[in-house]
Amino acid sequence: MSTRKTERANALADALARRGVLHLRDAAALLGVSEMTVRRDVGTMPDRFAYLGGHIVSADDIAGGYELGREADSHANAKFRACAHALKLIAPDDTVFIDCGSTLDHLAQQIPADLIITVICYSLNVAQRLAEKPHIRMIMLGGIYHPASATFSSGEWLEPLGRFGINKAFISAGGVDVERGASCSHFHEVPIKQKAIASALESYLVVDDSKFGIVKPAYFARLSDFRAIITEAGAKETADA
Amino acid sequence: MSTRKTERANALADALARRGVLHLRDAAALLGVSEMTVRRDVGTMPDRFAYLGGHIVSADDIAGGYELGREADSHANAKFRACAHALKLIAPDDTVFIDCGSTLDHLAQQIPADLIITVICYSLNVAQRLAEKPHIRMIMLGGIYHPASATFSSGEWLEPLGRFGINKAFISAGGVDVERGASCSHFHEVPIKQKAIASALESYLVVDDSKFGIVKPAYFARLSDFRAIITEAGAKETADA
DNA sequence: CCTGAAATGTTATTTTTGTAACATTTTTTT
DNA sequence: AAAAAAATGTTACAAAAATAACATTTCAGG
Repeated sequence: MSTRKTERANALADALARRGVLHLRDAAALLGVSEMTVRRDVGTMPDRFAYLGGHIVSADDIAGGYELGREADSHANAKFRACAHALKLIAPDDTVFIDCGSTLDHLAQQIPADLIITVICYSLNVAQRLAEKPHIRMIMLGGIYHPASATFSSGEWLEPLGRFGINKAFISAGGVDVERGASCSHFHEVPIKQKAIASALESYLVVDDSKFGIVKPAYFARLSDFRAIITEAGAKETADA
Repeated sequence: MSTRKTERANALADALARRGVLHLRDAAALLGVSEMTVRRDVGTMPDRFAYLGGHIVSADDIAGGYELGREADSHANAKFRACAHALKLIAPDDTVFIDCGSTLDHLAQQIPADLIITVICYSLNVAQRLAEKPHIRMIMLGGIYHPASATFSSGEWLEPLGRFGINKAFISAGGVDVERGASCSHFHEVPIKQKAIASALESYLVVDDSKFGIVKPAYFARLSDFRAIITEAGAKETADA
């Protein structure tokens, strides 16, 4: 086997690791050889590359058979329904705060593309969902990225957050306990959640039923701080006030 | 959305989880519909399935953000290669600023997952790419979302941006002209680009050759403000200084 | 039941991709 | 350096796939 071919194979594998797929003609341009040569290369290394109708993908991408990583969100359905209830509270022209977490991902996702509102968020996932809806005005609080929760945090935004005219704040929690209130796993989220709750006209806690009775390390609010707690069963007003 | 379509999508995803790839005609046989319908299904769910010349694969198999519209980015390859050159300038532990635009998307994408650097950005696309690389420290400038360029802007971050210890700034432009300098289409990006250039130790303009001779409405820098201009052909130092 | 809209299927046409044969270049061997 | 071998490029043709236009079916209100 020639050294040239090996070099090309490595360059190809490299590019595939970054881009996922490569069209035959792009691969040829990238490697500086003809399409025919790329085709021949790929054809002789079926264990490294797979060739699908003019496109090259890494062979183990399409290995099939074993499906390890994808652990489905166990309570996805409950979360989805909880958010469907939350969605009913949002009216045109509202300014809403959407907290982070997989639960509120569903809320961002469910917002109709033609509902014109302003949304304030600080989670990358929520932002991605909102970015797909061109009519939504989005304000994102930036800062340092926290991979564990896909959120940003910074001192810069705390003060401005208090000045936005937030109508409704939708907050999630990792744990909800009647005595110990609402809590989450990441301390950096606490000031943001608290500021949002404090400055919003109405705050709602959106969680699925599995969160009740759980206490996480970072406490951030009493249950009575919320107008209602929204679960898959609907909105329950908080007892006291 | 019809329930049939959803059922088919799930069945397809199922089959793909087992087999990795499915040829169009096999998928059609499996689902009991015509090839045309499968094509239409897959085409309308680009986030679940990828369609490569007659073959269907699960979209997250080929993650890495491949743009499916083949003509979506005519200069993708030039941009890709320009960014490959830019990447060589980044050293471990650098603090780099990455501008917005489809060109620098490729840069964010190509950063090796094990290269430990700090990145400052303000584009949603760049942030998404960086979020996939857990070792990268990311700081995102938030603010109001601008759908046209998938960027955020706000006065809050301008001053802090000047205080970050930016080593290298990678800037893109919609137009590059020897006399009229570097320009872009969106005015809100101008203060951010300028601040980044001003506070970075070294700034680089990363563009593909097709941008030369073009002048866009929003001027933001002289060519001599950059240490070099990086294109698919490599880095050219700016003539004057 | 109708009726219209949406979904699906069919067909013909254009475009893209695959293949094979052969020409050319590069490398290796002597 | 010449000859042989390998690798690569080119071309023309065959096959497959993409697309668009139109026909048909299905399904939800009225």
